[in-house]
Amino acid sequence: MFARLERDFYLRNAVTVARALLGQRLVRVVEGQRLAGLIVETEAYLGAQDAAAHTFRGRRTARNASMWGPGGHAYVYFTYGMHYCLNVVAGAEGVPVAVLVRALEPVEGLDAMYRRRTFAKHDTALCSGPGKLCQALAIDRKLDGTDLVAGQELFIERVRTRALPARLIGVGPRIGVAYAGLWAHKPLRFWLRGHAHVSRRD
DNA sequence: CCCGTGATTTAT
DNA sequence: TAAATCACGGGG
Repeated sequence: MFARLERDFYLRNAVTVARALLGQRLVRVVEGQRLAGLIVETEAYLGAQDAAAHTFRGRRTARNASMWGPGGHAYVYFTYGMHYCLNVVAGAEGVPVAVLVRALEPVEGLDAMYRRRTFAKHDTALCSGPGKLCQALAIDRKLDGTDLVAGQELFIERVRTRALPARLIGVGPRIGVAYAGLWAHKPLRFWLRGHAHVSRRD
């Protein structure tokens, strides 16, 4: 029904990939069930130059190794002692850039999502944040490095081919990176304007 | 506003 | 070896 995004989609700069991911469908297969959501909010992280990126100044560690690989793989990290966050690696091998997936509109497997998201009372609380969507879709460090083009547990399906009209995309500073000086203010967060499932209202 | 929570990073 | 940090989420 829906074809996956192919390798070439990911082998581009992080801003282009961050914008093009909006409206596409993230799919997680767990215990034989499909859990899926449309991507409605992303952030681009631009590698060695970017003070907010885990690869700032060329840092290369066990944690961020996936960011150094070729585009089209997952980079999943653990933070604040309890949350996971999912990134889509972009660019060529050796170019450590990625796109943080910040929010989804859940569309398949909401029953299973509610079971994992104990506190959620409404659909808008299931996947409206990077930690929330990882909890809802059972994404943790075991999925770090997953090939989104070839793997069977986590992938992205093409919903739209044409670029969205620019007026439908909100653009602004990234969330939670106030420590990053100049880079805290760069317009590297992208979302579907007015969408109920973004992590913060416009 | 505040706090939980622990891996990772940075300072000593 | 020790201390600080953190691309967050939930409660008040």
